[in-house]
Amino acid sequence: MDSRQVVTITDVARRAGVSVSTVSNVLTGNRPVAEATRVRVLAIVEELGFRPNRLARGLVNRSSKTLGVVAAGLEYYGPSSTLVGIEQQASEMGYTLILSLIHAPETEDVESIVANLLTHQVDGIIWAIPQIGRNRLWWERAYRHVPAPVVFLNTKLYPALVGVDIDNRCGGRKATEHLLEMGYRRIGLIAGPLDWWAAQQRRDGWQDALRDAGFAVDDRHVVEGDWKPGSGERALANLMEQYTEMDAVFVSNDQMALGAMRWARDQHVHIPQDLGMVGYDDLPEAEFFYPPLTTVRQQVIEVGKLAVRELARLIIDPEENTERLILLEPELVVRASSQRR
Amino acid sequence: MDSRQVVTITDVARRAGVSVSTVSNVLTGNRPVAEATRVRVLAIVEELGFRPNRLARGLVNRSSKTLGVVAAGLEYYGPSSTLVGIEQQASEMGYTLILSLIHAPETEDVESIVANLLTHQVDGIIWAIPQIGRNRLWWERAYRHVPAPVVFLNTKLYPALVGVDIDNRCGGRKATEHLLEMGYRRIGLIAGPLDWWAAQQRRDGWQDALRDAGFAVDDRHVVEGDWKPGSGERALANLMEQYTEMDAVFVSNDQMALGAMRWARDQHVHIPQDLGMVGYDDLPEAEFFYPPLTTVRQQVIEVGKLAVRELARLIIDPEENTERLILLEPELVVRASSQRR
DNA sequence: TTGTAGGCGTTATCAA
DNA sequence: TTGATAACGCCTACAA
Repeated sequence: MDSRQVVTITDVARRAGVSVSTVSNVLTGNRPVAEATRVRVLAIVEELGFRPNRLARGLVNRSSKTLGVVAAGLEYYGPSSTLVGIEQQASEMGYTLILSLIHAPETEDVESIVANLLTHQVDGIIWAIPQIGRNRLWWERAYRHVPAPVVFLNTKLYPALVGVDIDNRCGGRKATEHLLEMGYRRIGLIAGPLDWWAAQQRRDGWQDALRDAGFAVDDRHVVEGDWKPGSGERALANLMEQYTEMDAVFVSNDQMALGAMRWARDQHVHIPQDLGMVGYDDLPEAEFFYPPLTTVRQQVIEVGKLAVRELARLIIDPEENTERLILLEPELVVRASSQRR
Repeated sequence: MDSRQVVTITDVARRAGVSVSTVSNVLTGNRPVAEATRVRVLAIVEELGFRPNRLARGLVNRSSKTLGVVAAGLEYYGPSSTLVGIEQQASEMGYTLILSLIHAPETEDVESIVANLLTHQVDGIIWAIPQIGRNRLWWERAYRHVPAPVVFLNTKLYPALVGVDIDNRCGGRKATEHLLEMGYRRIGLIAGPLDWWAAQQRRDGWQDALRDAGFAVDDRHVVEGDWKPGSGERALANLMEQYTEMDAVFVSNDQMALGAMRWARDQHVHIPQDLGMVGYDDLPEAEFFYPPLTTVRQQVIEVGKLAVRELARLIIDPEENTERLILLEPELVVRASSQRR
């Protein structure tokens, strides 16, 4: 490591025998420069290994070319894939990412995280925190005072917010309709934690499909899990007990479905003969479950990319910042776990 | 969104009836300030919602309080968990993270990524890219010219580099020794892609254990996969064919193990009776595989935290920057897939 | 204990 | 087409 990053635009200018503004113009392309000097300056830049200091740039431009991303649950496939999408699109558009993680998405202090991001003069913020209980409360009141555009992921439509999400209700409906089509009639639900917006939506989709088909829904047809495999196992046990006629189950994510599958195997309940099953997420592993799991695939990467594109629009034109929720439609992936014959 | 973040340190000073340096001293604590004025200034800071601009700060301090993280494979459990560890430790130490992702870790252009990070005046860099083939080449020659300390993850010991890793060789050895203890004698290997350093090490550990136990190792006992479940399936098929006496297999990650399990089930090869199996990673799902998978657990979060602590040391005292590799020891998690009786 | 002034590296404005 | 110079917001000598 060389002791300092000495070389500044002044050094380049001196060495090239031009003024700093000329060097600046060569680099930014903001004003025309004679081809000869341009080439000469670039050569010196190369020779000296000059890298413009973004802090200084950001200071005068009032724009850091930086996006703040606040995320949670990166241990899970979906959220981390979305982050990948965000990064890809951002770097493609010339933005650098500043990452903050939240470890208790239902409670954690939002204000200080946003404040820190603003401190770094981010040009915009992507709020990739699932909506749980009242954790949008802070935003509902402070939103207008945040001096940077924000795009929300996994959110319901709020006044004045811009959001991008995958249509969980549609996904829940597709899963359930598929089970109906396959001849199952008494379809239970293993839900995610119902204070999660996404879990509510998947349940509502399940409900919609059943009602539309003329079936009654009942509280006894639902058990709540915590997204993790162990809870799926317990949930299926409970569900079978309180809904004895059940012949199929929609499980609100693949991890819980895996747990449910284990319980079924241990109890000699055969999937799909005795019990049809559909999951949600399409983990890379789902295809290799036993039996291979029918599930709902979400475009997790795409949602990240889309969020960045939306945010970039808001940055360029703040007038665009008007209430809207962009929904992507998930896709059913049919495998053995839902096909009786 | 208010149009601009108008309020600067000057505004605060004027409002409080003091000079800017006094405000600065209150905020940084770098020089004593009379309690009365301190309180008054803080009140104004609060009232005006003043947030010091980090770009300006970084410019004069020549330190952005920012760490660059370059990562890959975030879709996978291990890398994304490590990122979680990095973020936790960094935010605890007052650093903000700048994230860059690499999508083709064996080829992608390293130079421009590092350059961009330096442009943002990061105080240090965590290089969380697995070592594949010759992808450390750039660093081997340019390392000394990077004007910021770097800590490498998943790397072998190189002259002058500081690295943090989990001891894959030890993990491979533990997995294999366990199978030997459980009475298996002819232990095959489904390896990761052998241009990956980690895959080589796991193989070497497998080899060490077998040799120490007095067993011969042979090329026919190894098949290479690509870390994904599908390749595990194919690999086991091939392995059973070319190593017919095999009674157990060490699979270099859990995803491939899952694929292998499916193949075994389809072929009526019973695990663990006909074939013992040990995986690697301890995915949250592994406990729910059929049968539950014995595997090697890595402290993926801890490795991230450790890397940040090391980096912080290097930032504070560049003299510390001397060749060293810190290895964490992985841990065997015993489940049904390796217990014959 | 507090204030003044210079400078961090860059871009933008205004002249030339 | 180029050059001087004043910001950008903050910190830190140096003075008071």
